[in-house]
Amino acid sequence: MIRTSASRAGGGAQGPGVLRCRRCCLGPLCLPAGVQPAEVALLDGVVDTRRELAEGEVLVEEGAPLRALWVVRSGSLKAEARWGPRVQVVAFHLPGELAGWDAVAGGRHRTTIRALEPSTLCMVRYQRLMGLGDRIPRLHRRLLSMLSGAAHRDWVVSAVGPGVQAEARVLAFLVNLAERLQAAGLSTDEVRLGMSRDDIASYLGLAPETVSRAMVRVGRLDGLEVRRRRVRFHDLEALRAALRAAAAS
Amino acid sequence: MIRTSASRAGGGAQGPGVLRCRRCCLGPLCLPAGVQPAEVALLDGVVDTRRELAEGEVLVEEGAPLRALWVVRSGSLKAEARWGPRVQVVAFHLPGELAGWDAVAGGRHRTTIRALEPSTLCMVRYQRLMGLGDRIPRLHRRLLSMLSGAAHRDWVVSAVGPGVQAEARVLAFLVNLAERLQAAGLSTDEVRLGMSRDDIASYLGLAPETVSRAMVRVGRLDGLEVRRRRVRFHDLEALRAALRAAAAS
DNA sequence: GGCCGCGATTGATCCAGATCAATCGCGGCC
DNA sequence: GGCCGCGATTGATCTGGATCAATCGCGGCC
Repeated sequence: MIRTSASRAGGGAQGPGVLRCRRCCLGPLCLPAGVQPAEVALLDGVVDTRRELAEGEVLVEEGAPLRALWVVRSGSLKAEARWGPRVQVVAFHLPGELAGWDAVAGGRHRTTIRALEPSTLCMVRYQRLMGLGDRIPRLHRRLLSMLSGAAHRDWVVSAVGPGVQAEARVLAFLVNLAERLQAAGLSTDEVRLGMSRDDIASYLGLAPETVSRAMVRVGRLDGLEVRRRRVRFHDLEALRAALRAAAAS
Repeated sequence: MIRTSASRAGGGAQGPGVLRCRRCCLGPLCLPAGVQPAEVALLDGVVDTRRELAEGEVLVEEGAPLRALWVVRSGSLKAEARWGPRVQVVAFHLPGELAGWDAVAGGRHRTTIRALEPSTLCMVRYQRLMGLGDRIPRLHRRLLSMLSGAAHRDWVVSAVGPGVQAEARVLAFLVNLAERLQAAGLSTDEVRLGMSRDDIASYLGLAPETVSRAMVRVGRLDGLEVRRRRVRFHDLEALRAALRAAAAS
């Protein structure tokens, strides 16, 4: 994504290792939300690493034991599942979102998570988070809420089943993306997609060529411009209306 | 489903309102798992209703505020989402599974949940559960795990994207179903599907006729018999192998 | 600035699955 | 037991999107 919150989060001269949850602008979206300020300081003992990923770098491999969860601070990730030899993108993770939640039940990651572009993450040590949560129940509650939200997001568009026209699915994907970026406080005026057409195609269960054609067509809608990986959302409400209309057909 | 745990759970003369978590055979799959026996008794103050649903009865409507979560004790449910006027089945809930988790973030249910057949549920009052969880951290942990598991289950097959042959998708659905029934301690020798072909079609994003044809074809595989809503799993491992082979193509 | 390579777009053809249209047959009811 | 109705199956046709196949064009590199 072109604009990320990384620059806002750090506050100038701080190096990446120095940032504290207390000062992080993502706080209201993240674990600190609803937690007492005094307790937020304790989170820094849990969120002990600010991890940076290069484009294409793997964060965690399917099957790896659960050691941490992550929150995206800038950039974007994709989660891939293997079905025998076939690999499918099953989720994208955007700034402010929780990644790795599928390992909480079972203790093993069930997807391989990979950076789509240079990205920064907060790594939340799972055992320590649980320990702290036992002392600060609101933290457990907050994690429950984040997990529910993350799961629902990851789930909702991939479930916009087929049966719906390819064009409607691509539009749903874009609208969902814009809503999530806005939820993270990012501008949607000019978005640079971190994911390739292949990634989107895999995620939506379409051929890349079909995604490409659909992108061209939805780009002709009022309120949206698409040129390759650059997307401008001019009128999100109009797009939602177009989506409802498309779903009706 | 033909066999449910209801008969095992109650233990004879008990009426449905009398059953306690302590004696429930679903305990190891449910909230009590990992919670101290003495504390499990407290759960009875939270799980205060044993709800029965008739076939087709709505448990909760999309948009309703979060007041409770549910665990299926017998029978089965479907969760539907609306996309404009289109309604799509986005999840099935089987015995031992958590329903309603998508409301935890946001405080409103995002799907309409409906019984596929006469079903019994445990209703877990959310506020009380949170209150109890604050005192018994293991309960929060357990709920986190259940939520992660439920979300992953609900997500995983609907994400077995298209692009995969219809037959493979139907097979994936059936294998997933069998695995989930086994996880609940139920026999898969003779299963009666609670869901219609239309439900399955909606869930998988296929036409009902396509599901029907695919069912006939997968029913010819060794290790599986399908006749209308009756399914016999003779050799689940063989089916998994067939599924891997199908995914490869 | 010009060259290069990869991802995106565009075009032509083909086919899996949608759609339309009858039956079929199980389960419930009289 | 026989009748009835709905969901499942089966069949015929049609089409949206997959597939195969070139180009295009942006960004990076020399």
